[in-house]
Amino acid sequence: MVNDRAFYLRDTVAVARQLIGAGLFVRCGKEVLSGRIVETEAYCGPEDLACHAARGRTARTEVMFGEPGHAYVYMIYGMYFCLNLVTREAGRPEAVLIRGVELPDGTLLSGPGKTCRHFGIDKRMNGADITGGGPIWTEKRRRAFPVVERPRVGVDYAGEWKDAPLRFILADPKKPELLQALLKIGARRPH
DNA sequence: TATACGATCACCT
DNA sequence: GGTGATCGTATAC
Repeated sequence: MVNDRAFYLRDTVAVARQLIGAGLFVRCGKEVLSGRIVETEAYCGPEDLACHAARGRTARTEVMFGEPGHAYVYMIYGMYFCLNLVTREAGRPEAVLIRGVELPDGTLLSGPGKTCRHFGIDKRMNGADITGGGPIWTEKRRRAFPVVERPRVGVDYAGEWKDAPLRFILADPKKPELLQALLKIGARRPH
């Protein structure tokens, strides 16, 4: 069942958690590529110093300020794209970053750049409707899985928000190696 | 107009 | 552990 706009019109952390284990579908040319979402991060509006919207409403972040259920795609480091799913009501800029996907053959796409590269997601899909009929959609998971929380990756500049546990990772007891692989990214030295 | 840098990744030692 | 690739965006001038 396709996640509709009401699904995205909710608390961003709840959406980020419920997308763990959900299906991701992307129309890539004539074929439809799919996978299972295994890692997400929540970005929670202007107050969240790690969220792009914390620096105001700009041409880049415009989609995040719009209706929920749309794709916010931006380029990072000059060579990668990141896919985000916009949540909350218009005027409230929040989104969920898709950081990791497990493909049907078991291949793990570990990281947002690799995920977009595999699915052929680029800036042309920025603003696309993701509630069905468009190039991207998600389908509800059939059951809940244990989820591990961690601080988000690559947001050390975000002051008190850098340690917020807004990164969510699938902890499928049948696939412990998957969690292990994802935890290597952004691992911090104990102090 | 100029400059610094990022919600990354691959490859090096 | 570290660094280079590569460019759109934000910010400073």
